This record gives sequence, structure tokens and C-alpha cells, in this order.
Amino acid sequence: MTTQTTTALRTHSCGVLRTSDVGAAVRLAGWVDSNREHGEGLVFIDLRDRAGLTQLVFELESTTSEMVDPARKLRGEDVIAVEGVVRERLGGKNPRLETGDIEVVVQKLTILNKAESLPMRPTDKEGLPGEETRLRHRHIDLRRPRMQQILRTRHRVGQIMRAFLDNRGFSEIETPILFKTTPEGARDFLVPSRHHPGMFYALPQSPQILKQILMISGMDRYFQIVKCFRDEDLRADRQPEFTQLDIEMSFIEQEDVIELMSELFREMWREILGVEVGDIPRMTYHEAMERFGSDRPDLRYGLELVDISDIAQKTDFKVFTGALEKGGVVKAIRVPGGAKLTRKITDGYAEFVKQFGAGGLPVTKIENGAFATGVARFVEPVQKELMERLDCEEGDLIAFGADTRAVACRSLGELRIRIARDMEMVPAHGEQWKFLWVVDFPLVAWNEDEKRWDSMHHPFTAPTAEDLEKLETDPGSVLANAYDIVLNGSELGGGSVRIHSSDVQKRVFRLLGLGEEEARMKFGFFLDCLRHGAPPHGGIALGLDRIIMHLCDTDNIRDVIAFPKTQSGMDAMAGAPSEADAKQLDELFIKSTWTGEKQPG
RNA sequence: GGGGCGGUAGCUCAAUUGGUUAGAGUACCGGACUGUCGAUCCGGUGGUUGCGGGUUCGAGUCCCGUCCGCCUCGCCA
Repeated sequence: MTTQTTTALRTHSCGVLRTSDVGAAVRLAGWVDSNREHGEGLVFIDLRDRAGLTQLVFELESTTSEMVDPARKLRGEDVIAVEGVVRERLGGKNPRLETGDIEVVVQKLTILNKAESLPMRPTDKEGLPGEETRLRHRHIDLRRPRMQQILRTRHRVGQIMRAFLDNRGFSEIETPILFKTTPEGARDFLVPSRHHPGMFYALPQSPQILKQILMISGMDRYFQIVKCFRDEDLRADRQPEFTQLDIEMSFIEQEDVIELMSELFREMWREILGVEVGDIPRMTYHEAMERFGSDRPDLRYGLELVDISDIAQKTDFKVFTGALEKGGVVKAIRVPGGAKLTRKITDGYAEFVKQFGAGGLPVTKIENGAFATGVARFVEPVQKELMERLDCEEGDLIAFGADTRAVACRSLGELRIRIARDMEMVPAHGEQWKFLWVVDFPLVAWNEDEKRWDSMHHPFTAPTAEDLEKLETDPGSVLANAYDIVLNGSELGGGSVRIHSSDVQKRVFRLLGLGEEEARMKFGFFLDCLRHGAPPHGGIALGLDRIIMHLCDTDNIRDVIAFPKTQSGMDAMAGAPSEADAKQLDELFIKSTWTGEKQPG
């Protein structure tokens, strides 16, 4: 890290002094990390800033008791400045510190700011406070070296992205935060308009339409590191406001985006981790769903789903035959060494898959070369065939999913992840980086509740040229020019080639049940743009927060955001959201209907 | 909206089957100490057991409600 840290108050940071500096007169400033006081004659202070720790020595041999006595009273997080001389440590060196070979003998101490006793200590060592405390006192939590390292990495990643794209002719262009509903399909955050009573801006769920308009405007290559807003429930990797690297390019095909982004990921992993990512393989959406039961498969372990419908057909097991009669499938996962899983555990798995719509989880084990326990007697007749298909070995467990294709794949896919975790088959962080492009997504998916087709990606995604003719006749089979980048089972981003013809756009809107009038009201301005000369274009958006999570080895998105929100969307530090005062509301012609009672239904 | 886990000193945690005055470490305060490095040693302050109600001779512990945090399904690319 090259850093210019010299200021009026200091000559060096707390992380840079070495034996080569012995004899130098220095001034340092920072926070008191610890105080080791040995009476009126000798005090050690560890001084901390973002660069590291430096040991300060106050001793009567070198200075007066007017300097040593105040040092004895220093407490954690007091802010001080000192003047002194660097010398080699007298009492043994500290190999755990980069500055552990030297110490600074202090001649002058200035107390810049005493700290009151703290609700928490900013230490990475054991006994980290609960997350609620950390979020409430974020100013202290962010003093922890770990948090500083994460935010510093986040900054560097942003710089890498900017330099990478700048070198390739991209322009960073800002787009409005106060805008209009955008087509991602999540709930919008709304901002009331004072000039236009009763009307609202929507915060963008992404700058999707705007970046497409920039392409129509001839900007050719756009990017932005930008906040996006979605008013949906939170998860460990989801915040209501999150950051994307948003990209759009003109006169391109899918391949251009994939190649460019692959190179960006290689560069980020090389620069931050010193890891060579290499070529990033591709897999179709269909294959990902069939083999892994997920559109973001984790390729770091096996446990693949295998279709055994044809074999299951030959059994008298009603769970199998019933599913097949209804047009479903039977799939299986072989769990190597899974025979040691207890009944209690496999019952737990059965409960687990129920939340994804499965009726239950038939299992059996391979003991003494044959099926034993569970549904063994039902699958006994096809034992040889089944064991061959699944490559079974002694001590395996077989778990079955018999249901509609969607439910069987999804439930076994989720189970696969859970089993891998339980059986410790997931490599430790940094051991394997399994990047994957998932391609050939369907354009639309059937929404059973609403009885209509929904966009898989968003309504501006282009169907492949070959499938264009099936748009009206067989929409479910139409593939899209859409792609996702996946790493170790987590989706890092996705994009598509866009529709650049207003005719195709209208047909897709019609397919989505978006009437002429509704489409005109929501996106009419954009349809007009498409008619005025739109170049072929496409792009992608990467989830910056999730990328940082991988680079910094955390599974908590709040760790990579300086001021994140809690699961209920609150800012624990500032106490947002909060009530607005009556005057503000009057100006906006807003009146809350909140009665303190939850709405029924 | 549903399911799960949790909330005890500033912080991290303990408290047997429901049973005496709710403990420990750390932080903080006072004292001792000239080579420590998460200093050590001695002493001390510190509690509405999230909040409200109930059961009981007796509740940190059991029951109901509620708030907050985390995980998760739905939701959301």
C-alpha cells in the first residue's frame, strides 16, 4: 500500500517504522490500543492507526514525570500525538507486529481527545460483540483492523474496475436516483414530490432503461458503480440498497460481454488475491438445473442429481410411479459415505425438502453390497440398474426426489448444498474458485399464481434470433441472450443482449400480458427511444457487495458495507427510518394511515 | 406473512428439576509494580435477567403477548 500519510500532526503512520528508522525523530498520532503500565517509571502504549500498531515507551530515564504520569492514565481509544525517537527494542522484539523490532521513546505527549469508556472494544480478537452492538456503535466497529481491511479492499476493487473499463473506452456516467419505476419486478421505494402533490418518484432498482438510452444516444460504452434500491425482505446476502457495477455496450453480441467480464474477474482476482482464475467454463441453464438443481451451481463438490425416471418406472413404488404418471420425474443424489447419516438426520432432510414443495425424501443406503433400510424394498427390483446408473459404492446413501421436474430439481438441489455443508465437502475459503457462466436462459417462465408469463431476466432481454418465431406459438421454449456469472454457488451478476427493435419489444410486452396502454404508461418514453435508431446493445450488472464478500471471505453482506441496514431495514446507528414531522408531511400532502394496528391479510 | 435460534453487568458468557443474596472473565475506578506486548498482582463500583401480563409459596428458568437481532421460506436476480 503506497500511502502519503505525513500531515501537520505526524511524520509517519503507525505501520511503517522499521529498524532502518532507528535514531529518527518522529511524530505519530493515533488511538491508544493498549496501556501496559509498570509504575511511575515505565509505561508502554500501543498506538494504533489504520496502518498498524507502534509501541510507545514512556520512561523516566528519557523524559520527566510530567510526561510519564499522564501516559499512565491513558485508556483505550484516547486520541494522542507524540514526539519521540525511534530505537531498537530493548526488552525483546515482537514478531507478531510489523513494527515489532522498534519502539518510539516518547519525549512529548499531547492528548488530543480523551475517550469515555466504550460500549465495545475495536478488537478482532475473541469475544466480538453481537452484531446488534456492532451496528449500533459502527464508528467503533469500523476501527477494527478487519473492517478497515474490508473497506480498503472494497475501495481497491472499485479502482480496478474503473481503470479496467476506462482502458477499454468506457465512460462512467451518472444516472438519476429520483426516477420512475424500472422493470425489475421488485417493490419500489417511493419518494413523494413536493412540486407535484400526490405524485412520486421511484428509486431505481437498477439504471436499466437509462443505460439502454445511453446506448441509443451513441455513448457506445457506459459503466457506473451505482446504488440500486429494492424494497424486499433482506437476507444474509441482500440489502435494500446495494451496489452494482453496471455496464452497457453497443454493437456487441453476448460473446463480447462474456469475454470482457471474464477478463475483469481474472484481473480482480489476480490483483487482490494473487490468484489466476483461468478460463471460465460455461453451462446452459438447462444443464445446471438438471445436474445441480440450481441456476447458480456450486461446482466445488459433486453430489450431482441423476435422472432415474426410466428405472423408477419399473418399480411398484407409488411415490415414483405416481410422480411419473403426473408428468414428473424421479431424480437421485448419491451421497458417498452417507450411510453413516443417522435416521434423525435423514428425517431432518425430509423436513428440509418439504419447504421447497417436496412431499418427502425417500432414502436408502448401500450396506453389504445391497440396498438396506429406508425404501430399500421398493427399489430392490431395480437394484443392479440403479447402482450402475449412480455408480454406487459401499457405504453410500441415495436420496430420491420424485415430483414435478421443477420441484424435484429444486428440492434436491437445495438438499445437495445442505448435505455438502453437513458432511464438510465444501472446501475452505480460497482453496477453490469455481467461476461459471450460466447461459441459454429461457426468456420467460410461467407464473402459475398469476396465470401468465413472467420475464426471467427483465422485459428488455432479447430472445435468440432462432427462437424469435416461437414467441407467440411456444413461448416457454424460447431461449434468451441472457447470461449469469456464478462463483462457488453464488450469483455475482447477470445481463443480456437487449431488444433493439420496437417491434420485437412490443411482441415481448404482449407475451408478458403488458397491454398496449400499460406498456405506454410505464415505458412509453422508452419505446419511443427504440424507434429513433437503437443500435444492437447489451450489458451486465455485477453485485459489488457480493464480489467483496468473496474476496474478503465473509458470508455476511453487512460486513462489506460501511453503514448497512438490519434485517428489518433499520439503521441501528442513526435510527432510520424515523417519523417525519407534521410540517414536512403537510408540504408533501402526505398523511399516514398507520393506526398502530397491523392490516389484516 | 410463515418457520427456527437468540436477548442475563458497558462487552463476552454462566446460573442443576422452578428454590438462599443472579456469578465469572473483560472493561471501568482505586492501589502496587522499570521491559511489557491481550502486562501482571490486590481491592472496588456495576443488574428493571428486552418489555408487558399470567401460573406458582417461590420465575432468569414454565405459559401468553409484544419488541429487537440473526438465519430461513415466501418475496427478491
